[in-house]
Amino acid sequence: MAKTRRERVRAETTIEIKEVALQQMAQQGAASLSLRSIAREMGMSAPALYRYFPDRDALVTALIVDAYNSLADSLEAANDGQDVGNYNGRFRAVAQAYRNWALAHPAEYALIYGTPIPGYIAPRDETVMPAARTNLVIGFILNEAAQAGKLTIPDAYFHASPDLQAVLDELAAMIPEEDVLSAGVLLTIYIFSRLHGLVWGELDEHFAPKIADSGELFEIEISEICDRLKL
Amino acid sequence: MAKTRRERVRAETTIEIKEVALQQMAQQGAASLSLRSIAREMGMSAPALYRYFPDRDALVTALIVDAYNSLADSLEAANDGQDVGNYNGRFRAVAQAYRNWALAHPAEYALIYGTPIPGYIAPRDETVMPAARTNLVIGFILNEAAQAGKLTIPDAYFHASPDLQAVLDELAAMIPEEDVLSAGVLLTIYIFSRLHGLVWGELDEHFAPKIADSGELFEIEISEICDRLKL
DNA sequence: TGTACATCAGTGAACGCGCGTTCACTGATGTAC
DNA sequence: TGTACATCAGTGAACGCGCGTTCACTGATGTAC
Repeated sequence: MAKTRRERVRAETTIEIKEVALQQMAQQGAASLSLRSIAREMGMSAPALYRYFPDRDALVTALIVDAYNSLADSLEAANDGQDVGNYNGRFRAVAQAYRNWALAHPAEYALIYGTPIPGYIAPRDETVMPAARTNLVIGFILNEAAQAGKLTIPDAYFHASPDLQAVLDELAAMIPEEDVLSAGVLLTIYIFSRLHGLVWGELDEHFAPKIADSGELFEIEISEICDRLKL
Repeated sequence: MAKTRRERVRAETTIEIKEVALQQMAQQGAASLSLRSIAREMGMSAPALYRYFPDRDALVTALIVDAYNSLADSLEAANDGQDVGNYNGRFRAVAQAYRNWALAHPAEYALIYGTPIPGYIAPRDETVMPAARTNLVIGFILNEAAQAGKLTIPDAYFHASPDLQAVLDELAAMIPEEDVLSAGVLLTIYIFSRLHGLVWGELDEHFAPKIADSGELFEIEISEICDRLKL
């Protein structure tokens, strides 16, 4: 069934709205996203946008979902570009992809991992799944490597209290594809948190000036992570 | 020289303005800070605030400087509460203080470490010093422990390129008090980044729901850090 | 100590601005017969 | 294939709102003689 001209134009306009929105967020921060200024930039009147999104929050939600998916796509592509058995290569490629994506899409990165936009509440239904994809890419690599005996999970991660252990087991059980170690869930959380810390410090310039530009700061820490995990 | 009644009232009002500002930021996010709503809450007219701060940005700057100092005070107090030679105890106490402060002051935390407020540019002159204090507390502990042979800096941190090495040496030389290892500077950056990653995930709920509430997630990772550093 | 003057906190009105959203409309595109 | 009608993208005016900031002012507090 061929799409009508109207449908095609509509799809293109929807994409353009989101692109302009991202552009403006990149320039002025995610919090100052404004329908009127998007319309102005596009040469439309503001009410026209209501043909595409029921309100401002719906646009924000769409942007968030897109951003999560775009990031996850990047990580998956990086993962798929490596030999399955090369866990070290897969991890490094995915970590680099994470940083590269953040540098290339600072507005989207701030949108999903930065301070939430005031007054906006993300609808969990729509955002949880795309958000999880990113974590799963990292989680699978680490878990598979651990199962294959190519990664040593630090001892501390095996000493969770019964309460925490129960939560971890529950999370591990939610993933049907593989046998997931609960210590691996913990490891994944920590690695993800660590990657974020590095990228955040670089993007928002919380480290000393000039120090992170080259990406070497990031690479050294990735190496240290691999050393620590004997990966 | 006793302060006049006027001076005392003025100081109190200044403090109240900042307190109300923080309250409102805690409720609605840092970006929606508004002079008018502060004045409303205080039962004053908005122009009156201009007796205390020349403009909105000056208030934001004052809040940022206060927040940095408050955090640094907490960390220093935690550090001072331990035996000087007990590096492990000092590190753990400071790390916990970092988390505790963030949980107790989420608005301030978001203000200094969250996404910058759109349109606001921090005056480096005023904010760099207070911001550095926090890093120095952690840095001194790690560096002193390393010097005392009670901490092993991971191998990867000794393999910086000449360019990066030069920047690290420069940073190390900026601290006159002690002999600072350039690898220790690197270590401090990474540890700080890691602490932030943990607290960010907990505050903004980027980990699985319910998982971080107890603080155990944080404690386990601190233990892992100590293990890794043989601290 | 009392008085005249200077300082300063705070007010209310007003400025121009941009925002999200609603409404009644026009005109082009698509569909049913 | 041609015509009548339905759908839908987009417009311009208007709504009520809150914002930062300026201005001319009032009245209380502090200071010099």
